[in-house]
Amino acid sequence: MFKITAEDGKARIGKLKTRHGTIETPFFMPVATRAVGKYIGAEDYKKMGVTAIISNSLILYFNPSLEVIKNAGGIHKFMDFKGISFTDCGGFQVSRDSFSSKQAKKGIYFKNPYDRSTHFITPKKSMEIQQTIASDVAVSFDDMAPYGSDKKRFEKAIERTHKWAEESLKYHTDKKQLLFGISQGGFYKDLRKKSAKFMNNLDFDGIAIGGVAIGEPRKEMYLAVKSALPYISKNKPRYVMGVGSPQDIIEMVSLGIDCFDSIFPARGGRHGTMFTSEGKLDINKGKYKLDLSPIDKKCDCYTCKNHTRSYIRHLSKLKEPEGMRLKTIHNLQFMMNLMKNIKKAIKNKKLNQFKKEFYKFYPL
RNA sequence: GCGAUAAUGGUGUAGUCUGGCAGCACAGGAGACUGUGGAUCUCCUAGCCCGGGUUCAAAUCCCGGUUAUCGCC
Repeated sequence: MFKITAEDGKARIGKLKTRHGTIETPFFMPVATRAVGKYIGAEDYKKMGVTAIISNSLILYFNPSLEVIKNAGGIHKFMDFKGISFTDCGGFQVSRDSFSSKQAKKGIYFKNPYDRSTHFITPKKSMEIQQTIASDVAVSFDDMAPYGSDKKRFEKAIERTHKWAEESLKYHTDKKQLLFGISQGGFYKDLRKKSAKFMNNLDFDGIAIGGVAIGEPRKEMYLAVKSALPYISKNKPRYVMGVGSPQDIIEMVSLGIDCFDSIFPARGGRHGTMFTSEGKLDINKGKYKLDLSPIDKKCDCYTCKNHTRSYIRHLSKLKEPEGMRLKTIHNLQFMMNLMKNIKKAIKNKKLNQFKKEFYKFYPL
């Protein structure tokens, strides 16, 4: 199911096998919350070499509903995506006001923002949803305390998350679907250790570290990940949820993380922040008004091969959907290329050198 | 030539009647965005046509000028 094939320090190359094929780790998944990326479709993923994406099972359950996805024959057929599909359980949505969630002992009440109906989501329900959507990798239903909560709240969150993890396992009957367990623990060393240890002892196919990248300073995020990692078996895939930025990904790969997902490159792109081989660039700036060069000379994405900075800036200033699309394509392609380069560096045992070069343009 | 109306950051405008820290949008600059709230957020730069007068205080009231638009000889 997961096999390590190369190592460089703590970083590793692995192979994760799912029912829709095998993916080499470490990898980055673009987010396709509603079975589509914003401005990006399955065909774009194919062209960019995106072989894994993540959707949000709770949101798909709300809209369009399980009936629709089941009728289509699962999420792959529904959106015509041939790669590997993860689903998020929706636990993260407690942090979003529009779902006005309420905690209960056995689960979480969520309001469906599309029709205002209220739904009680339990681990059992979440497994039912994710198995019906038929993603290749599901995650256990978790309780995530928001950033700034006191330690008591974080303690309560891991208690609930752990109990719900056991229940998620119990109700996860589709053995062809992998199930990752989400650990929590906020920004406390002892809680992260406790949660990672607990989750690692259960029969999950991989371990996720959740509850990071929620507004905390970078130092705290790294502390949380570093505190959990020693207690996750080496032979299990490790997934940091919600990360992220090129810097964070490189840092965490070198700590031994294998999977990532984040809206960061896509949202940043929509807002005009372009990742290039020479650092970040804000395409909305006036200095690019007459610039006929591509976003990044070294980039081979559709946007860079066909359009100038001047034109992208023009579309960006107009907030045209086409501009949103071209910017998103560029940044996602950048992430794909970044992962490719990271893997190459690990295989050649040159990750440290690669990091050094990279940080020249992307300071931590 | 006479009359009416107008003039506020780079652009478009609010405020003028009833004097009291000149506001907003876009543009420009610096940041932010991390298990997706589809026109995001924060901060910065930049202005009362000119000259007098009244007043504790003038973008605002008064006088003169300049420019623009409209109307009339």
